[in-house]
Amino acid sequence: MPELPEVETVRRGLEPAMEDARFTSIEVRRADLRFPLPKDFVQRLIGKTVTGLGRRAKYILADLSSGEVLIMHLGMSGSFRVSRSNREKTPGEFYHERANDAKHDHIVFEMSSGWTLTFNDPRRFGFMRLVARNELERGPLFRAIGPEPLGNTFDAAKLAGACKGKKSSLKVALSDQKVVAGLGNIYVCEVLYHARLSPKRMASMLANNKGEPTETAYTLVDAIKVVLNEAIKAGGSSLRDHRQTTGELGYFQHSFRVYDREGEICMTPGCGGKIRRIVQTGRSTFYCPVCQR
DNA sequence: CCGCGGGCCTGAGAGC
DNA sequence: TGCTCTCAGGCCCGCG
Repeated sequence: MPELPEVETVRRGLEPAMEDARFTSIEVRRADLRFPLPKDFVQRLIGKTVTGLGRRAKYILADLSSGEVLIMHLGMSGSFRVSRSNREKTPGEFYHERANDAKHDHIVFEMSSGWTLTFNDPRRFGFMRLVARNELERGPLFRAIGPEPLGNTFDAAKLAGACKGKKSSLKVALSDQKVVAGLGNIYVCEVLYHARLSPKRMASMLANNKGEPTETAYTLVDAIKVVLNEAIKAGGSSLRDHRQTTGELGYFQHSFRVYDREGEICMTPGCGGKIRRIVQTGRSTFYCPVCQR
């Protein structure tokens, strides 16, 4: 599912097609995404140049020459297809594996770079929005969002500060975008496995009674950075392979160590535990009850 | 303010 | 084979 590493991979895939390019044509086939597109969506984009393509949490941000930012969110099932414009396409050309998918092509951008970007999202949990650059940070989407886990400002003290006094578990706290941005259900499980921490531990144990980070907080921050960086690295290679075959830029299946492995033997050498699935605030958690304590 | 649970949406997979 | 049911999860919102 598109969590931070997948979103970052998509951003990198879009960059050569979008950066320094103008929107030459825009087709909106469905405007009723998670949130409806603004009525003047096309008008505000057409002819504008993308001056830079960034990411914050799970949002892809295209800076525009107009001073606005195009915010793109993939939701649960969103992806982009990148293809050459000005070329006759056989209907269904890119869909040799999932013949019916064209019906979920909701937005088509043609860029002056010669690339066409097609936003596909079967479940329509994704959305796009336009916001003035200088209002982005204060806006409803980013106002309350926590630090970027791979940025310099995210460290054990930050994490401890955000978790001190929390009544929830580590699993639930790490899933909270206000605590740290970009982790979702899958990577929270993977991070806790890497840190050898039980998802049921209380988040408040990341801070001592003076609010300072505990040893566990350092371990956890390290695990977050390692797991995310590895996933992004894996995405980079998978991105190239994927582009060659279908042109589709979405999320892809990493090989996860605990996620969706209920009943399998733990991959930690010599552990021998059996991966368990529990439900925390309505979401599946996968962990090894032997080596995650 | 905080934590929790429901809802949005569709496709995949299980079970009968 | 085909129907129905459940589940998946990012994020918002309303409830207690």
